[in-house]
Amino acid sequence: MSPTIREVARAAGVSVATVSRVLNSKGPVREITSRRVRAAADRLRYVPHGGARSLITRRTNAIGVLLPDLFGEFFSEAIRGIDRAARGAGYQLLVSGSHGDRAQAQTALRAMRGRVDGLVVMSPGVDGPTLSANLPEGWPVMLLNCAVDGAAFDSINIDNEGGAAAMVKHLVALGHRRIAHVTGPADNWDARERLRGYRRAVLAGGGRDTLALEVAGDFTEESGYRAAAVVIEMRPRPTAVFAANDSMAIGLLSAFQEMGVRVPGDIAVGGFDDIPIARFMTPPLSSVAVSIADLGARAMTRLLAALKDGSRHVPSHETLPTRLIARRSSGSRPPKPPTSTRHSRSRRRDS
Amino acid sequence: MSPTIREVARAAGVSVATVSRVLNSKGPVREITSRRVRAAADRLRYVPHGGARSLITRRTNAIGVLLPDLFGEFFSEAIRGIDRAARGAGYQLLVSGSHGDRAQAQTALRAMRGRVDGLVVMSPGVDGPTLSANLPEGWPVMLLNCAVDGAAFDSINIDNEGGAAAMVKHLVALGHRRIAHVTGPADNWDARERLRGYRRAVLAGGGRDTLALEVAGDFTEESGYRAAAVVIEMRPRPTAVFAANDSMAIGLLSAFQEMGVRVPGDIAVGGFDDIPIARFMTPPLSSVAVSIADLGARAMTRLLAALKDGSRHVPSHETLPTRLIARRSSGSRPPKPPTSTRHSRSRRRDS
DNA sequence: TCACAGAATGTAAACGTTTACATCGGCGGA
DNA sequence: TCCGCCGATGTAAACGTTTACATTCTGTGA
Repeated sequence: MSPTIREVARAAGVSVATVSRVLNSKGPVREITSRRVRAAADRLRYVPHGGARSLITRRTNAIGVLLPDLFGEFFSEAIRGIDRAARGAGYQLLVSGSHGDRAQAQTALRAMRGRVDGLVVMSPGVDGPTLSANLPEGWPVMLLNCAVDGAAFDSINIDNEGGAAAMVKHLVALGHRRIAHVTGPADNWDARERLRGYRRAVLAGGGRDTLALEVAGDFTEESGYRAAAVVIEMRPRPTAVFAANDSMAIGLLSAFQEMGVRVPGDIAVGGFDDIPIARFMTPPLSSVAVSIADLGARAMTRLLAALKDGSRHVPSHETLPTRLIARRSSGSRPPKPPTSTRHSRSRRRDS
Repeated sequence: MSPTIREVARAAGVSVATVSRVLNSKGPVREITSRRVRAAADRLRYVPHGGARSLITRRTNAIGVLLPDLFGEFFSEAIRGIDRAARGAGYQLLVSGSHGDRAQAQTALRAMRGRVDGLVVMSPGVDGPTLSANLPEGWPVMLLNCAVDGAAFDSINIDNEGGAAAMVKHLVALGHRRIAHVTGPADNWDARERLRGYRRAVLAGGGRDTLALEVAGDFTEESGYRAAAVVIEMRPRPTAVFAANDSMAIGLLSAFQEMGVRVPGDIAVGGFDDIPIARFMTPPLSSVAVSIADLGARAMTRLLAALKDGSRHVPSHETLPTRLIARRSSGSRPPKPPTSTRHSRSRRRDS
């Protein structure tokens, strides 16, 4: 067993209180005593017991992170950002991933009590009621890219709608008038927001019947591949397609290539997410970039601030801007450095 | 504040011991009492305090994970694998990333005491002595892809040498005799192992002067790009290049394309890691695949086993096999499904 | 020399659990 | 009726810290 503070005290010939004082540099203690204690602690390789300490101090210096079972990039980038901010403030991360159903999320949630000071939740499956039912009340929580259903919790979201609108506007600016859209799953919040952005921008650009130009997809490469056949049969044929994510855009690209349809010559293509592969496609894929790491870092920063405020904290909602990355697939010839439009940060008002 | 077990006891009109017994289904308790207690706990939304509990049970049901500051894929895949295995056994993960120097790793290490039952360490910067100096002795630790310097700790590594050798053999089998190598950083363990594999396989394939065919790189795309110029000037000119990782191989590809050197027509190219982008390159890049997620899962599984064995556990070392993924860049026309060679699992004997 | 202030240190309670042990009550067998 | 057993429950100690409070020093000014 590892040595306890008591053994250090005995070895140094002082009381446990003094050892505690020395190790936390709190309260007055003579230089000579301090040295004796430190020496003893080093000799015994003493390391304080975090659990015991947090039991009485009521602080754990840890933040719980609830994540869905996501694919590569998103998952890792989010954690990286969160970790960066947490580490800077001396906090550790208790991570819990892959929550398929509500029950799993619930047990994970409960296991966090007494181990963390706050929570970052990024689980589309978890709704407000579930959350507040399983959370010790008054816990600081930051919702990440979830469909929030009220003002009860702090939240931070990606500006999906604005990003989608920006991509459509970009296509309109290049002269496109008939712009098709491959949607994401209907029950996915991001997908719905992107659809809204698409519709808004198309209508603003002079379009009328967006419905006839929408093809249902499900965020997979295959669904993008299949959507290509539908799009190409539309009459009059669209001159551009905006896919709700890059995977589907990649599916489009390979389908078009097989069909002998040239991109962007015959039809322009745009995606969303700017996954790393995007710039390596042929032609390089235009997309909308989201800095997931920044999203995570920002969430953690705000959570830590909320932690400081304590009970006087009032929850707020924030949306993170996106960047339009114009590459060859949309038909523009990007100057170097690549065109990048920055949207102004905006606050969301409703749900 | 959240309710404690004491308040539940009072609400149910029983003692704390009984509440504990009910909630842990331990010891005899009457059905009627049990129901009363459960009702009270639900009503008060009682959630046990993990820290307090682990203080006395001496189990935290959490595993600490020490990671270096790695790029996307590796980081996330490793965590995903680790998390998968941990979750299955009901364990949580205390993650701590980005440890540049030894001091950072040390503080992270110390903060884990009393919070975790074991450790998975994947920090090339952390060596054996540092580790054992900061670890409560007798702690279960699993070293992941580190240069282990003894038999003191459990470890699990990627078969870098075997994978590199397999790639070279593959090129030899395609008829190549002059195979150049772009190395990784000299102080990187993976890079050194891959170099060893390259040398061994080249010599085994009838080659003699490997030294003249080695170009120094540093795992970055740029260094691969620069290496292309060196390789192309070698006389007689190599017919194949094996880069120690995919990033450098991608650098090679773009340089060759700019030079008008055809791949694989004029020169074959192979990489290592099989990053997701590899199959999207033109031509698709042949590589050596490592299942990082499996690496992580395997590590966690073994750690949990070690945890069970307790003091009667004897550390062992293991290397994880790699898979050769032959794509067009090496000149083979992969049949479908793509050629994949599985190496037999081997145990390492030394260091 | 003495009182006293203030610095240095010690004592013990508290944090929220689990669990060994003590207690209590009811029941069956003698 | 009494004894002993066993199931159900309560009591209190323990886990390893921090910290309010009590106590003991040390030095200073009168």
